[in-house]
Amino acid sequence: MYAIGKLAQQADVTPDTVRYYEKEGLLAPTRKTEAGYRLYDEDAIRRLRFIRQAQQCGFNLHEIGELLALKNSDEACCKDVRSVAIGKKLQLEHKIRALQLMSHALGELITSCNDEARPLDACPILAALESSVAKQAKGGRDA
Amino acid sequence: MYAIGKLAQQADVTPDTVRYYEKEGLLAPTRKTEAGYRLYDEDAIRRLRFIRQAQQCGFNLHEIGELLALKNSDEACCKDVRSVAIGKKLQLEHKIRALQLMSHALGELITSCNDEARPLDACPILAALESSVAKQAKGGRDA
DNA sequence: CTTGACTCTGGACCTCACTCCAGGGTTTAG
DNA sequence: CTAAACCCTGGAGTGAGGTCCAGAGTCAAG
Repeated sequence: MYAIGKLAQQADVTPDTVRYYEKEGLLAPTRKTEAGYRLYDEDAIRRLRFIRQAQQCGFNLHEIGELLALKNSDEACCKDVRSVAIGKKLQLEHKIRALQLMSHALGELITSCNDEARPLDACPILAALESSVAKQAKGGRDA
Repeated sequence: MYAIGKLAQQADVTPDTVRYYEKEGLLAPTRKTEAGYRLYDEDAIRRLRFIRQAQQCGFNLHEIGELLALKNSDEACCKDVRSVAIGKKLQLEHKIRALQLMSHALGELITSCNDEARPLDACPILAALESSVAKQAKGGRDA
């Protein structure tokens, strides 16, 4: 059994973070000592690693909670996990496209501004941002 | 001259948002009535539009403030605006790559999980998230 | 003159995922 | 026995970009 500090070390997080996950209902200690110290087993380490890896894949803590619930459910099957993953992938792709539009719009503005010595009041970037040229990049800042 | 509600309408934001921009030093009213009502001219509309368009291009409010300061500076020239835009484009591209890595990692997990009827304890997605397979997607969640 | 739509200020609240702190108690090494 | 290193709880703070609210004042139409 590991105390919170050792557990945290295994997954490269701080004890504060582990306690935060507990508060969010994601990771309860296996048991507690009489003095109230949290103790964790190997399963808890795996669970904590799961949380971190899922974060790396773009899931937020709420979604990770759902994944974890699925994991502990009797009715759920692999298909359910798969469709959650697919949904998240679609979300990521949507966000990527939005960012690509932004990047592209910016690229066009940069290209249009080729004369370095031009005074500011003739700067095409500034002008474009004032009018509606950059509208192609709509759809940004979404979930 | 427009009252705050009319101005906000022109740029599809709420009056609260306009007041927030003012608090952040991005957009001051042209003048105020005796009763303290904010009044805005056409220039303010352009400025507000500028703020929204720049947001669409991925700039945050602080960066927009810098852009606006550049705009009102005598020493700055077009080149300065251009290099801010280039820096932001690089940031966007970095973020896009990170998201693409996540999406790709998720894609691999989804592909590996082809048997829909498989029970949960044999689910390769869940298994992968517990071990370190998804490590390729590191570098996510950055600025 | 009244009603309703608008505006003002100041401040609280929201999300997300932590991070830090004070003021204690516990455990372990020497 | 003592000091260092660990742990506990509860609560506040962070950043970004707003949103919402109360309580009050203002303005235009009918």
